[in-house]
Amino acid sequence: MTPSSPPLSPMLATLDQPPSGNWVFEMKFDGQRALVTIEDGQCRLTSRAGNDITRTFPELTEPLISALGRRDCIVHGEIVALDSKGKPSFARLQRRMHVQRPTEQLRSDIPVMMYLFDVLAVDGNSTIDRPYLERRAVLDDLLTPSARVQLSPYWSDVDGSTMLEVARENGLEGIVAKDPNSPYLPGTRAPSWIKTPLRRNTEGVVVGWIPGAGRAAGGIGSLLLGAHNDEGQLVFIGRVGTGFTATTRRELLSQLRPLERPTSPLDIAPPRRESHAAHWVEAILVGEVEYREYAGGSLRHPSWRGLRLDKSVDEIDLPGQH
DNA sequence: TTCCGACAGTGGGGTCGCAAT
DNA sequence: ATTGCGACCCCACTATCGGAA
Repeated sequence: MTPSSPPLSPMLATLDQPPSGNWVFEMKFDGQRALVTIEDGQCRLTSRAGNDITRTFPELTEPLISALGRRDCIVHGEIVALDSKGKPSFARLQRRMHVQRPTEQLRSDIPVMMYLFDVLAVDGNSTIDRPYLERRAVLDDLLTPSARVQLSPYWSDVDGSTMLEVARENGLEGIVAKDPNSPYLPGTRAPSWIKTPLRRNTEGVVVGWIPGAGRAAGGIGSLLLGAHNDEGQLVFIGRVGTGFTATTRRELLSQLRPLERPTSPLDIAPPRRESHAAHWVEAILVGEVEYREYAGGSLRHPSWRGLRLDKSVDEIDLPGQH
């Protein structure tokens, strides 16, 4: 038990709809979770998986130490990269997320900042057993906000649907509800934290499939989806590989086998990656997909919702094109 | 007995470094 | 020079199992 390496990992949130009752709401920022440990004037950043990512974000070290009053503490927050409109952009942050990158090669054109929302220890005393609102009060006292280090704001006396609407209007990725009386449970996905990401639905044309591996071997691993762009061309919009049960995987396979064809039915050649293991099919079937974001020509976090036999291929346009 | 939480295992997008081709 | 793959991040989701209710 060495005091210099506390085996702490971040608390995680359960995925669900916003609860009603006595809850505190926060915005969900699209970035990277991190624990900040300040000890003997040194600052260490730890990722969710426990990797030391201090070297990855060196511009946060000094701002964190001074914003936290040069006190020994452990705090929890989210590292974000802002886009040109000032919104957190995971796509931008991804170019900074590489632990091995030597400092001199850091992308200084992609600055990052941090939103803090919890405190696990101060001056060597653990605070994890204290109620959430008490911990927020401790963090409030501890922190002097700056451009790079800010408090994640929270709201009480507001309902979840209103919060979701505000998150949507501000281009954020969702909300998190927290039980104001709950302790901090390191490494635990607890029901006292409930995250609700903003998700959308769209339809896609099934243009092919990729065989599964391991447990899913011999069946469908994922489906390749297409949709019509403004010129009416059928273009690739991404793969979907989750949301299926073992049964729907089997049923889809038997529906797609008779539709197989040697070449892609897309009007624009798909990314080279897709061509390798793909089984192309006639563009006949339409399915519904839930997703978080459509950017850079592909769906992010897509999940299969089922076939839409009532829709015809012609009416399927790119996501978000009402 | 039934239900639920935790975990393992399937799948997605993306970037980067390095090895294989 | 190009491609493939693994290591990291962000995840959504299903199947399974053991313990709680």
